[in-house]
Amino acid sequence: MENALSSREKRQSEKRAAILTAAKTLFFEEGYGRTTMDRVLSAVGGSKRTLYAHFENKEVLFKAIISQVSDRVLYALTPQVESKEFGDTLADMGVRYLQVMTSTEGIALYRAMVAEAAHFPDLADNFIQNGPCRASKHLADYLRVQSAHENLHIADPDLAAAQFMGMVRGNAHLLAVLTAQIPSDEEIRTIVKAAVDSFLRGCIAHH
Amino acid sequence: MENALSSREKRQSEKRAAILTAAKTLFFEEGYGRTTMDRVLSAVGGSKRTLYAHFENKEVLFKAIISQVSDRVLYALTPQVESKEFGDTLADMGVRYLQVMTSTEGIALYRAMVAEAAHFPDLADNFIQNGPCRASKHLADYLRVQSAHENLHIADPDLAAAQFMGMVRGNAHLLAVLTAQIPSDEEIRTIVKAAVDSFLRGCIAHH
DNA sequence: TGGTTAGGGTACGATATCGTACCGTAATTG
DNA sequence: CAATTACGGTACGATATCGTACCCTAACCA
Repeated sequence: MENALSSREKRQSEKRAAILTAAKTLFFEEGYGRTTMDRVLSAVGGSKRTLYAHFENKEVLFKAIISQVSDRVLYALTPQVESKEFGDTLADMGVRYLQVMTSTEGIALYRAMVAEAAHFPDLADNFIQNGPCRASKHLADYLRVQSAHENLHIADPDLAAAQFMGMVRGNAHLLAVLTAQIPSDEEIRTIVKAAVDSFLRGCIAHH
Repeated sequence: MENALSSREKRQSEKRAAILTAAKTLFFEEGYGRTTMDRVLSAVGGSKRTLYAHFENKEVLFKAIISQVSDRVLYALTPQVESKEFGDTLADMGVRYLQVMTSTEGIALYRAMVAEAAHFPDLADNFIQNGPCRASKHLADYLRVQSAHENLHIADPDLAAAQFMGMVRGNAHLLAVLTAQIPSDEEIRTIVKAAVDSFLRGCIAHH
């Protein structure tokens, strides 16, 4: 029963969660610099004593938010390795990837990382390692396996994976990041389908 | 002789330029929020009166810097339309594009845009329109022309252009933006060459 | 039931930053 | 040469922000 939360502990964790969600909105909408602890406070309600009891200072609060969102969002990048056809698997990975990268939280996270990478290098490293690079490596591993089984010639799986992910991002990610125009699921499927087609033609050139 | 600068005007424009270059370094290294006018001042030397005589306030100074750098950097994206072979032209455009996008100033500009897009939407619009989107459109136009002349079947030149640019950016741009690891010219050429190869195979599938 | 704990409300100190004001100097121009 | 102009130095006002301190209430636990 060690997981049973006492009433106190429950209260505490709820407060902590409330602070995190309120602060997350502010940090993502206004950025680190323009978000003030006083505004966080008025958003979540309560006293400064409580806020600083949960989070030592502004940086700690920011890091906690980024870590939380990063873990949750990047977890969604983990590909489902079902035994499908090559092209379908590619498409699934592409759709999943682009959906995450252009989701509201994905964009907010990316923006925060780009903006604050220089001042929070550990967060940026974690993001890129567990985010785009991990997805790319998963794909590369899959390509390595497939290029042994199937009649594919993929000279450099890592580079091929980066190419595919790049095609999938295309201009959609740029646009989403810079103008907040997030693509619909329809658009995502169209983009990914085209990327898969091009990729397959590029790979199976010499069968 | 209307372009002849008087001594006064020359002095003035030199001071303005000095402020811009000094402030540019700070804004790009520290970001908008963490850059203070006092630090700009101590970097460029001189008095506040002079600083504010040239730039009404911090936002105006920031916009002036971004506009200046944006114009200069994005101008380098203009493709040289020499009459080369299809693949060579693609490679030239790709190398030029990736070099600009991963140059020190290109990265700094991109970071600033992503970080401040929400608060300076006009700057972000200008950046994306005259930057990545313009390069993509140039390529699309070129593809349209070529697909009429050569034996190419490019169903959607705009999408194909976005795919090519995406492949060229690949992971290199992500890495450069998030960890300041800028690729060497060698790496750039390798990446672009691979992208061109894949692109050609993807396009000339059904000759 | 009495003690402990989480939290609320608010005032406050220290600092920092934006932008202005004031005064003096050097250079340029008519 | 006198007047205008750009500039340098610095003090200052207004505001804002981080984080702390103090006092009080309500919930919870033994």
